[in-house]
Amino acid sequence: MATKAEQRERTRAEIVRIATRRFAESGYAGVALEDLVAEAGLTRGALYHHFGSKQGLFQAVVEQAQAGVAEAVEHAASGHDDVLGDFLAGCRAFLEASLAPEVRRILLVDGPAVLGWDAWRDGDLDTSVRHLDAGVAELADAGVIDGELDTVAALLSGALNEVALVNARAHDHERGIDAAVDVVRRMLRGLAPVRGT
Amino acid sequence: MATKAEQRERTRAEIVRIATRRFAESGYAGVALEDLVAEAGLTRGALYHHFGSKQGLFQAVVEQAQAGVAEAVEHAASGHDDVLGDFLAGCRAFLEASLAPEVRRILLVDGPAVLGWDAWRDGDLDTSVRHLDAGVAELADAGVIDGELDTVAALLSGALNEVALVNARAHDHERGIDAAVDVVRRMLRGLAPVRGT
DNA sequence: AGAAGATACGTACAGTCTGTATGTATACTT
DNA sequence: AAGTATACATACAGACTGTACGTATCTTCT
Repeated sequence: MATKAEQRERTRAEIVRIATRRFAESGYAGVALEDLVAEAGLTRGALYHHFGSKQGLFQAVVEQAQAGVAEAVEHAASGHDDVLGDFLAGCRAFLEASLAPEVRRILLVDGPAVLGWDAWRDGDLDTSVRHLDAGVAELADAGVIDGELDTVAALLSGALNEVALVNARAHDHERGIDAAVDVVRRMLRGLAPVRGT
Repeated sequence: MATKAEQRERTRAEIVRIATRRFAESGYAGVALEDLVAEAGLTRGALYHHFGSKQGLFQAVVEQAQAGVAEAVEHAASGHDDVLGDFLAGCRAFLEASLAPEVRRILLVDGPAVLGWDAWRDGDLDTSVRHLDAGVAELADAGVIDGELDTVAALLSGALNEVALVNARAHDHERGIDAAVDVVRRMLRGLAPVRGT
């Protein structure tokens, strides 16, 4: 048949795939594990063997979704010749990625509530924040902005998260993203160092 | 003894009071209703009579907490002679209020996850957003900012929420709030209308 | 003032769901 | 080829929400 490692990865991937959709559709609390594994032709035994708990499964789902977003953002936020261009492209990529329901529900809404906000921030779960921290630091290094960088990063992170959620309900998503990126650009202009320090 | 209406309000208030603390401490999912009502010397019968469901109780808790924050913000965001001063004072009041654990956990983390983000936004639950919308509109009317006001409001709302959560873990909360309000002020400066339109 | 109804609970029970303990078959190791 | 580890299935225990129903107290209407 198949090697054990193959089987393991196949099963894990399948469960994570189904779980991602279910969690996005019904939310963490609204998903019954029995249902979930039935769709894969398995029982809860398999799930508990691989993931240990419902939270363990959720965390695996989160990590995969985060990786997807991170990749898209990193890819977008490079190749421009200016730091600000990179940064804004990263913001745009994040907002594009957040159009997917699994990103919004799982990463933006349920994630911090299920795993706890502190764990969410401390662990490697909220990688978006890390990338944003780095981006803000680069902006500061390049002299585009100055100020309390931690605060700036937190404000921008929350701002992007919220606008991602709001924009998902808009009629024209692209227009909403354009508008958001534009407002971010203007906001950053307000953070420009005052000349003559 | 007591009139029926009095008894009703007493019981409801007591349950909501205890529930607020419990939800803030353990999160929505971590609270067992049996435990909760036992602290009030009641049984779950009383709870289901008054609130109908666990979500119903949570919603009552949310509404009371929201009312408290809204009052603080409204009170702070008035009396200044300039619109921008009002607005920033409101932001500051929101951040001060968010130092209370029940505001953070219940209103910022669990609320949208438990009641669903859409219901949260649609209903009268996220009143902070409404106040912020109004504040942004006033800023625009006064000529302090211009642009896509919905987008600006969403960005600011998320920004304040996130910074409230981050700042709660800082050593010096007041300094964190000062820094955040200052960054918001500068960001708004970036949204100032360009002269000569 | 007394009867009829509404209200504020308590009690008991059913259903659902997570988690764990254990069994079994198949792949891997030596 | 025998033993071990692994990938599951099965069965069971425990916790929790929600509901149906009973009861006592207050309210209202005549």
